[in-house]
Amino acid sequence: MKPAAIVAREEASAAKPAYVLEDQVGHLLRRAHQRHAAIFQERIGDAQLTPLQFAALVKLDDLGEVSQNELGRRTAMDAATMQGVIKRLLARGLIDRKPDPEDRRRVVLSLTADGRALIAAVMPNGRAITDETLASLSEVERRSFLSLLKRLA
Amino acid sequence: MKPAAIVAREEASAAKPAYVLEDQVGHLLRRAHQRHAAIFQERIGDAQLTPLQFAALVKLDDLGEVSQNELGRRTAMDAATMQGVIKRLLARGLIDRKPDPEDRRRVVLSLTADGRALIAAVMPNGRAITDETLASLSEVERRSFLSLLKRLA
DNA sequence: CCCCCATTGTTTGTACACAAACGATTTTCG
DNA sequence: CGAAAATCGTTTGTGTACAAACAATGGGGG
Repeated sequence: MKPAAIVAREEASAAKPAYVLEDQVGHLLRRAHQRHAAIFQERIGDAQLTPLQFAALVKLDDLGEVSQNELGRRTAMDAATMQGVIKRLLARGLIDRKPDPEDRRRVVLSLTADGRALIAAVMPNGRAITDETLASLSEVERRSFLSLLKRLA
Repeated sequence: MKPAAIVAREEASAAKPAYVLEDQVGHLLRRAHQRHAAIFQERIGDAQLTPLQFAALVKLDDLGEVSQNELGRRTAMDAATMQGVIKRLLARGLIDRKPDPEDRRRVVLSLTADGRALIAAVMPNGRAITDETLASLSEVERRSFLSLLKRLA
């Protein structure tokens, strides 16, 4: 005969049809994101540069000049988060800020020479980070995973 | 003839073989995680309960009694983060804390009756959140996605 | 033309996330 | 046994993340 504790546990799992934390999308997304952030920090090659700061620089490099809110939308950051990111990039002299002459609410952002140099230098590391994050998947699996992930995001 | 700005842009994209932010795993993981968090907040049914707090309660329900660090490992939170989560759950009277008689460094955590009641009440919502997060994928795609995601995390 | 409404950027407050350093224990191993 | 190493929980500091409220500006529609 089984000990009471075991019986109780089995009854419990029978009553609750098993909500296994480790199998939930949310938990897995969080852990995968954590792991990526760790790889990023280790490999980006600039100890101060965070994923969001990198994303902002990349987008700024693509777009040339944008307003702060527009850059936020393009990088999926809300206005309050953008505040902090921009403040730190300004403090490091990687971006420029000037008022928009056509809309006095707006501020126009652009890369400085330092910003352009930094983004050019670390871009290859960005690719390496993506590769290492996906290292456990085959080429076919990567494509499949990314396409599914894109549909979730 | 094309304007100089267009030519410059084309040369730029030729020189940099396209690092498209929107296609990077890190960015997609971050956005998917954001979306999940939004769905969680909207659907969990308790405005104060966060994903991490929910995870801690679920694990505590599974395990019965655990030390704080052990619970952190089981839910993928570091000790400093656990601090805050535990503090808030204690403040709401959802968990109990007592010293471990066998190891005076440790603190033993467990659910209170309120904690057990809350977790039982919101568990179905947890399932609904998982479903809604994956709503854009077919059954086969979900299984495939989760299995790949698990290998990344 | 002017009032209503939307947008832009800022601030405040709460909650993760983690590095680093800390005192108090417990374990390990020479 | 006793010193070194590991573990436990805490604190501090920096950086996302987002809600909510705000002042300033811009764009219509009546």
